[in-house]
Amino acid sequence: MGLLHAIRFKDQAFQLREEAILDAATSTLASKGFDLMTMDDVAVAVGISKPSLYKHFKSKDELVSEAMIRLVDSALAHLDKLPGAMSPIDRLRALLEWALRVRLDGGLPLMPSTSAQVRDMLTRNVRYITRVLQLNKQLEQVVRNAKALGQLRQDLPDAVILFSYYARTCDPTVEYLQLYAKMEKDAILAHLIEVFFRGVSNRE
Amino acid sequence: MGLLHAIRFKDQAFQLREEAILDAATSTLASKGFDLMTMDDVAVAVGISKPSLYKHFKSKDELVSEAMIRLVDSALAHLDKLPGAMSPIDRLRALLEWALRVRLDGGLPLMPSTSAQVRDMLTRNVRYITRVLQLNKQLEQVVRNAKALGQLRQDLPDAVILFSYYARTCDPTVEYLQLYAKMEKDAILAHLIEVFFRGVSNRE
DNA sequence: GTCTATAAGGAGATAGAC
DNA sequence: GTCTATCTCCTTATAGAC
Repeated sequence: MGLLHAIRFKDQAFQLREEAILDAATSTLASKGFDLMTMDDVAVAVGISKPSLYKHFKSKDELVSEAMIRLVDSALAHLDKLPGAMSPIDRLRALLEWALRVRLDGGLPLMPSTSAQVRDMLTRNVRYITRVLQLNKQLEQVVRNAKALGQLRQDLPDAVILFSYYARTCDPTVEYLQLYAKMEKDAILAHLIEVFFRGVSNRE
Repeated sequence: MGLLHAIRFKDQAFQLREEAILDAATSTLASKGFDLMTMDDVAVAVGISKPSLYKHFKSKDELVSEAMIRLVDSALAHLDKLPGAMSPIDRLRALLEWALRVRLDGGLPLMPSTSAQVRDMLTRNVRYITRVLQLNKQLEQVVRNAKALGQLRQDLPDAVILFSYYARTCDPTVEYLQLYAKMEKDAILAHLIEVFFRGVSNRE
């Protein structure tokens, strides 16, 4: 039992460190972006040396991909936790609010807005793509359900609604209002969500 | 007269080359983004050597800043050319359509979405900031006018309308719909504009 | 597994010939 | 003013000692 326990403890410590690395990468990415984030930044933030970093993640690309995968997994988990009775449009609302809150608290945007570099990297990552497709499939269904219930405009193609929705998760309006209008987080959130859904909802 | 003519011709050729450089930088920036665009890329695209590039622009930052300044100048010029009789909300619509068309044709987004690096660089450029403030001042007035006429929602803060508007000029929905939904340019444009203004307009 | 030290390569910027 | 060739720095990634 002693040996097994020791192994487990070691694995656990390793796992914890890995989480710490991902946390550091996430917040550095959020503030500096992919290109300005260096592996040194991350190593220093975690308090380990760079070679140790590479024992966990074999490249910068892999580290960043894993951070994004973890984020999409959170989104899937959050979507899954929503009450089954919740209406389609409220599901969309709840997930968008979650994604925006993550960002406002210094996290990453669920969708990597417009960096060809990062987008290409992620597109080649099977584990990432699998999860994104899974999320997309679920949200496509939610949009269809919302349309069927008359909660979303019938005249808009599903793709327009869905991709506009994704774009809202990385909408720079958040930063603009924080930086230049000094608006409160909750107010920003409320306005963004309200304006978006007003644009795609049926008039009551 | 021969000498003067020669000087003028030289200046003109120099000027033309400068435009060519800015064009090349613009399209390279649009496709690869700031970090992946190298000075070599631009030099090769123009058909000159890198040192010649540096005769025109003393750094990569300056080159990119000038490209953005030229873009904002175009926006100001376009806004200025709109008929005086045009209603405020139609002015907003027209300028947004112009900005999105520029992007769809391989140009740059009027606002540099969310690159801390590029944003900081531009924030330190007085000539850029001057023009952006000028554009912002005019658009603030247009928004106020639209509100006064009841064309925009009175209950939304001006800042929310204005910054959401700016964000639409670099909205990644454009790329998503092009890449993943294979939608026509004009359709993308029409949907984006319609959904946005429905979100911020008074209900008729 | 963790560190110090370093290799390897890319990209911004320039020296110096023409 | 333009080019060839080069400098310099930074960053990813690793070798090798402990």
